[in-house]
Amino acid sequence: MLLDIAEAAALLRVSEASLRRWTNRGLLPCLRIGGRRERRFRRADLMAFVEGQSATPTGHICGLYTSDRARTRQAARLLGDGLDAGSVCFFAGQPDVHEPVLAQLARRRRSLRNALDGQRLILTRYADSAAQQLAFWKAKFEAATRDGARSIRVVGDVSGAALARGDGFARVLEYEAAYGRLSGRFPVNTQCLYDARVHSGLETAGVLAAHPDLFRQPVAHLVS
Amino acid sequence: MLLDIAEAAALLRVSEASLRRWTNRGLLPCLRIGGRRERRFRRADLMAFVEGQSATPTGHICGLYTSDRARTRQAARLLGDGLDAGSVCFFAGQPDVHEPVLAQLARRRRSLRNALDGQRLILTRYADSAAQQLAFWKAKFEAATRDGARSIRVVGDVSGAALARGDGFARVLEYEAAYGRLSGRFPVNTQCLYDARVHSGLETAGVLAAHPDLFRQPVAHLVS
DNA sequence: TACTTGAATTAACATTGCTCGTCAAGGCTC
DNA sequence: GAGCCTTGACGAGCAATGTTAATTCAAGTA
Repeated sequence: MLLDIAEAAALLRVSEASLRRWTNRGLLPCLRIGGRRERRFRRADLMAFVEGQSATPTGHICGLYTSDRARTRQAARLLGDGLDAGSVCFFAGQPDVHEPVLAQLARRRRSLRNALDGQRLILTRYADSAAQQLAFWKAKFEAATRDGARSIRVVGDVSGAALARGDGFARVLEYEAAYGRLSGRFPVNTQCLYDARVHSGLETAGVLAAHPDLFRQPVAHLVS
Repeated sequence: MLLDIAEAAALLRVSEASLRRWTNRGLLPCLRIGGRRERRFRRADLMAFVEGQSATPTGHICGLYTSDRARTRQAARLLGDGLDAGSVCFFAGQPDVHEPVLAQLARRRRSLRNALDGQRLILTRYADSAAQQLAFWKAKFEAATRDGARSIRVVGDVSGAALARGDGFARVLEYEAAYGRLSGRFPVNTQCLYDARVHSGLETAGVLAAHPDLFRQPVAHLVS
């Protein structure tokens, strides 16, 4: 049984305008019917939307941010979703980024202290070399799996890593490729965040090519 | 278990009159029963009807190239696929790019001459203003639709356009947004190609954000 | 047979939903 | 408190949809 837009708006207590905006941006699924393309909603989709579980990343994807605030928001949203889903969550980034992310998370969740104490949310910084970092992830993923974690979430602010600072951006891409192979062996959902302000178009293209899970189509058709 | 017209109308939240109109036009399958030819509906047909209407047969995506050869290859592949699919195909780009694309296409297809003569493959260059270019696409899409084209393919080398040359890259993004709205009204598959070598990371991020169809997830979660 | 019922057809007309703008008010964040 | 973004609200224009009514016809019933 489908709901029309008025019923959906009443159910969620929002305006029809908001529903239209959300569906247009792809945040909320909706069916279209008839020549006027009227919106019809499934109850399950609406409930999933309010629970915030509609947009869980899968696999190994990346995100681009254009402001520090956006970085904080993206990271906090992903980690919050992961905690809600019961995943073991990691955030890798410069120490000075930890604080705003934690603050943002704390605003929404009361059990942050528990998550930190219980090692369900782990903040870390990137190692100086790709090899070290990969060894770190491998150890953590194995440990988490051994401890019975059913899913793991990783959010990394790659642009803040020492590896991304120097002139050898190719190393970052090699790291990403290796990370993709590693994480594919565990139930890990990863989003690597990049600062669009500090990278060139070519570097950005390389980043995208290193995250095929992002796209609907084969990445080779999109970036070359 | 078949649904009568009242039940079907309740399921889809539409009036019985609409169901009658749609079935009369052959848009929605229905069974007729008895000497009075009463309508009976299958659940699967009804759901396929809404799903089918909401599935976007059209898309507006972008691609990034890092070399002139890559640009040629991407454009030729897309146009070749479009011709194979029987679409009316457009390539918009600087005149000096037309030739290598045509050459690459000719390598795979013998009927290129026919396609060009028959206006199934049309090469063009970008107009100097966004408004002009949008008017051009609108006219072409309407003409193609009127002439019975069932699908249209557009490939554009946006980085080569005059619009993208100046300092006002924001204009390009506005153009993309407007193009997305326009093309959504026609059965058009579009890929806008960008030169990763000439754009900054910020510009590239803007380009990606302007092409939500590219991604598996809501673009707002990926680029901000 | 005559009558009633319910659905289909056709038509005219009023309503509604969509898109695209714009704009002010209200929450969050800092 | 200042700034930013989202939300809610409104209007125009358009086309499909909803509504109502008259009519026809098959099927069930007295």
